[in-house]
Amino acid sequence: MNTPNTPAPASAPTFYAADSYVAGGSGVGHLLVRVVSMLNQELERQFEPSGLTNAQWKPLFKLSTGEVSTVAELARVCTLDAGGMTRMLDRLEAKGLCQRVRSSEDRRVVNLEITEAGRDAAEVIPEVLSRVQNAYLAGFSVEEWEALKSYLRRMLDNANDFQQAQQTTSAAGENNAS
Amino acid sequence: MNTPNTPAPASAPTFYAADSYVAGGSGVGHLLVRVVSMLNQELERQFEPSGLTNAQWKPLFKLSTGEVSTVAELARVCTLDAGGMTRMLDRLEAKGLCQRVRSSEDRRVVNLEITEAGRDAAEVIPEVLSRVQNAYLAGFSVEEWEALKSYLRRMLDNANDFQQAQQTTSAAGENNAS
DNA sequence: TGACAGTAGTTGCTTAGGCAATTAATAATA
DNA sequence: TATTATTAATTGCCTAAGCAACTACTGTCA
Repeated sequence: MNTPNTPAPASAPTFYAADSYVAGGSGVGHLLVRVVSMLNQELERQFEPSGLTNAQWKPLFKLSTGEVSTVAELARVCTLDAGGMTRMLDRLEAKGLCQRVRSSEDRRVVNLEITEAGRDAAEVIPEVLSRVQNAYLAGFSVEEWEALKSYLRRMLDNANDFQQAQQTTSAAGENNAS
Repeated sequence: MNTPNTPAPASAPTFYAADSYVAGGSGVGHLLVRVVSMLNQELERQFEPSGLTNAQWKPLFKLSTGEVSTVAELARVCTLDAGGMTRMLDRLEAKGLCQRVRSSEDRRVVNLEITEAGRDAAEVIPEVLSRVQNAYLAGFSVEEWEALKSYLRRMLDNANDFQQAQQTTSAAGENNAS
């Protein structure tokens, strides 16, 4: 029954069970989603004076640090679809925050440049991110902060492992079916 | 400098600072967003065989338990815009998972009824939610699970407090300006 | 060199959600 | 009762993200 190539799961906890699932949403997933939802709402409010939406500050920030300069790179670091990034840049460019310059060396690539207005808008980003995160951690000790981060990192690791396991089992299923 | 009516903050931690803000995204916010993003992707995959999207299982689940029966109620429990819910129900109805029945008592309200197909599709929801959450908690002890949840609840409390504080200070600012 | 594969970016189609305006029906009030 | 306010649901307009198709360009290899 176990897939041979995947290591035995570290443990198979049963924190939640289907038959006794409580609809109210006290589960970890629901809590996580609610926190992130509040966080997004708060960032939306905080960036509103700068004329930025919650979806726009990240690409603009990445442009402002100079760590990326092309559409593909920006899409990658923002874990966003290239097509979506094209349209995002349409909106940023329409607001005068950045501009496209077709590369002369490789005429496929478009070099992205942040404008002065873009730099001004981007300036507040680290302040807002710090302020909001600190506020959300009010009352936390350094140890609790570290514990929380380690829990989240472990969940990320579990997420990757689970994803991997699902792929191999589904591939095996396809092989069996053929 | 302190707003008089708001209680003194439990603490003013400085886990993050604007001038030393690291773009890589090791902050709690970024971790939270990544976990929720993975969670949403995984749920999308898990519900795909049932023909449900990540946005659709929640309303359908709420309909299946019978705890809501109108568009407004459903929008409220899903914390979704009523207009958005209308269109969501268009899609669910198009898939034959639910149907609208105009109420005879109050001809403004539309009573929502889940269909047989909807009930079949909804059946797997608690299983999927339990399975994925358990997988993401692999290796967690009960104490760690409880600690994580309490951290998240504290962040939610902080989020509400911060939101409240922002509102009162912005209202005070408007009063000063007038 | 010329066919072909791969890459960068864009566009169309879809689902999705927020906000504002609109319509229809009910409730409240003068 | 007639007017007004409120409520339920819908629709239009916007931002947003994923997927697939497409164009233009570059690199590879026979």
